[in-house]
Amino acid sequence: MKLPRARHRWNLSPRRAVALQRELAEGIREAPLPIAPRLIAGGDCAFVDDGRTIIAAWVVWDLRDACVVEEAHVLRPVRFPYVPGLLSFRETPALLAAARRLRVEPDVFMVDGHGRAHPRRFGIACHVGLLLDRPTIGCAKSRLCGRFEQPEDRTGSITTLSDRDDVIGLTLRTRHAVKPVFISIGHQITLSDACDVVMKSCLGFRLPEPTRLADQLVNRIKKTHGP
DNA sequence: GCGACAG
DNA sequence: ATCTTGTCGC
Repeated sequence: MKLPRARHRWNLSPRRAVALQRELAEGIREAPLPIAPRLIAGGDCAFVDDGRTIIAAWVVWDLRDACVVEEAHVLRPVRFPYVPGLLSFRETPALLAAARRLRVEPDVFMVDGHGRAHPRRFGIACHVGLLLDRPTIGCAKSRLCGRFEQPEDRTGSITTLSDRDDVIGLTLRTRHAVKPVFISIGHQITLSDACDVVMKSCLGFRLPEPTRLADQLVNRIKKTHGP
């Protein structure tokens, strides 16, 4: 994949990182997907060496043929601690490096974490999407901020995730009676399109297939590079 | 001051 | 994220 040149450095103080998020958040665009998406890239990370090395991977899933089209991964040293709200400074560098290794051009990227459903409206899905300059979705397993009502038990049920006066995302029941996932836009997509893509990517499991497979992949690689 | 807090 | 076994259910 041909990607834009890096716009900023990553080894910032938490304070600078927060300021950068506020600046970059202005560049996020919400827009309908140009075409019906077919290739969905799911990304995820895992850690080895007592947390000093991060493994990032993308698994590209073909929605039409229901099969994996390509996989790419990378190992890199960890340079930022986990701080709620600053997750992207820890995982994005590795995810971008791994994306650079993809040969196919995914229609949409799906990140394991929030996008706009973030205190400063700039979660990891926004950061990844902005730097990739590609449609990106944030699909998280738990809430970071905002309030919501539990969606009905039925598969496909949704409720809004709100913070102050903004609808920042949705909760989506991807499987009957199983905890919902939290969806928000990362970049260049609408919340509605994001929700459709996530639901269409689910094959009977709580997490969408691209993300689920990426999770399996990084954990498989992790065992290879033993603790 | 007291909780909450993606992965 | 990671540390960790068995167990209940489709």
